[in-house]
Amino acid sequence: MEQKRSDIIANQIEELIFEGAFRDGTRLDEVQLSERFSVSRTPVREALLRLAQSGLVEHLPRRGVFVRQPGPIALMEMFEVMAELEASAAGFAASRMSDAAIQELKDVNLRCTAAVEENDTDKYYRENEQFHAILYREAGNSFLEQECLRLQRRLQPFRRTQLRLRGRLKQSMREHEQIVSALEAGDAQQAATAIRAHVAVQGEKFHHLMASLKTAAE
Amino acid sequence: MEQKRSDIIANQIEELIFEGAFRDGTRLDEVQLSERFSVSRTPVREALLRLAQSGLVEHLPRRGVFVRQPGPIALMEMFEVMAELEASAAGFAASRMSDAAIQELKDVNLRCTAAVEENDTDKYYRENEQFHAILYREAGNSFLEQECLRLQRRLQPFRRTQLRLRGRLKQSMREHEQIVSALEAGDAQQAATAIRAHVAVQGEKFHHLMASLKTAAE
DNA sequence: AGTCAACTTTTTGTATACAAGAATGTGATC
DNA sequence: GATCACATTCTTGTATACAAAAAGTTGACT
Repeated sequence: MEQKRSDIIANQIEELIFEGAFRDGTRLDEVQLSERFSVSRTPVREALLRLAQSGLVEHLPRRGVFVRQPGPIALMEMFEVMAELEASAAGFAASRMSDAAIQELKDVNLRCTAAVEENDTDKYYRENEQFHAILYREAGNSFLEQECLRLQRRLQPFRRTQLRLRGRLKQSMREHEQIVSALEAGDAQQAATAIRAHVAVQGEKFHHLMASLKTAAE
Repeated sequence: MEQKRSDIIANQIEELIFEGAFRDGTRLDEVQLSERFSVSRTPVREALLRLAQSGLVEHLPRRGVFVRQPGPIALMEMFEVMAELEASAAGFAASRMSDAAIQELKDVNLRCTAAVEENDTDKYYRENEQFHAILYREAGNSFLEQECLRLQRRLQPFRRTQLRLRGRLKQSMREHEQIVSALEAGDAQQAATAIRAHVAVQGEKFHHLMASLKTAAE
C-alpha cells in the first residue's frame, strides 16, 4: 500500500517530538516544516492536524499548533488508563484465548528471558511489546486491541525509559510469568490484577519516570 | 472561540452520517461535498481526514473516503470497551469522589426519576448522559474522562435506540441507584460490576440493537 | 519613558491550479 | 461473446495563490 506524503510527514514529526527535538510549547511553523521536508504547506498541514487529533500537539485556531508534551500528571493518568485497558484485555483473554496463544506467550517469554540474560534491553523491549500485543489480540475484541495499541504507541517513549531501571528486567519477567499462569488457569480476576501491577507506575518506577521527565525538559 | 469552517463541516458530515444520510460503504466525494457546503475542497478534505481519524469513515489513499458504519460485531466490541472504561471510572470514583459529587449524582437521579414518570425519553436521555459525565469526571483522571466522552459520543446514536425498549427506563433507573449505593459505600468492586452490567449490551438489549441495525441499513 | 493606536509583516485558513494515480470506456483480438 | 491493451476521464494528492486574522513595529502623545 502506497503511503501519501502527509502520512510520512506526520510520522516524521511525531518521531521528532518523541526524540525531544521540540520542547514543550514550541510552535510548529508550517512554512519551516514544509521547507525542512521539501514539500508544500498542504501535506504539512494535514500531518499537523492529524497529530493534533492524536493529542500530541494542540491546535489553536488561527494561532498555530504547539507541542504538548504530557506533564507528570497527564503521564500518570495515561499509564493508569493503559493499566485498566490491559487489565480488561487480560480479563477477556483469560476466558477467550486459545491454548496455542498461551504457548505463543510462553515462547515470547522464553525469548524475553534470553534477552534478560544477555542484558539486551532493546531485544527485551521488542519481545515485551510482542507479549502485550498477543494479549491485546487474544482479548477477542479488535476494537479494544486497537485502543490498546494506540495508547501503547503514545506511551512508547516513556515506557522505554522505564526498562532502564536496575533489576527492572528481571522483575518484569517474573510479572510476565505470573500473568501467563493466571491466563492458563483461566482466572480473569487474577490476570487483570497481575497485569495492572505490571503496567502501573508506582514505587521506584514513579521516581524514575519523574527523573526522565526532568532530563527531557532540559 | 472562533471555529474554522473545516470544523463546522466535520460536525455537519458527522451529523449526516449519524442520521443515516449516507449508507455504509458510500464514497464521500470531495467535490460534491464542497459544492453542498459552498466551500472549496480544502476544508472538506480536512474535515474528512478528521472523521477518518475518529473512525467514522475509512480513508483509502488515492481511493477516497468511505462511510464505515460499524457492523454488529464492531458495535458489540465498542459497547464492551465502553463498559470496561466506565467500570474503571466507577472503580476510581468509588475511592476518589467527594460527598458533594455523590449528592450531584443523587440529584441527577431524581431528575431521571421525574423523566421516567413523565415518560420523557429525551429528558431521561439528557439526564442519563449527565449521570455518566459526572462519573467520568469523578474518576479523577482527566485522560480517562476524555476517552470515555469520546467513545460515548461515538456510540451516542446507538445508545439512544436502546432506551426505547419497553421498561428499559425503569430498569436503567434501578441500575443507577445501585451504582450510587456502591459508590457511596466506597465499594470499587461493586461499583464497577454494577456499571458494567448497566452499560453492557446483553439479553433483550442485544436483540433490540440488532433490530435497529437492520432498519438503519434499509 | 510608557502607552496606545495605526501600519506593516507574518501566519493561518481557504481557494484554485496542476500532477499523478485510479477508474472507466473503447476497440482489437481470440 | 469474452478478454486484454490502450486511451480517456475522474478523483485524489500536492503546489501555489489569495484572503483574513493575529503578531509585531513604529511613532505620536501623555
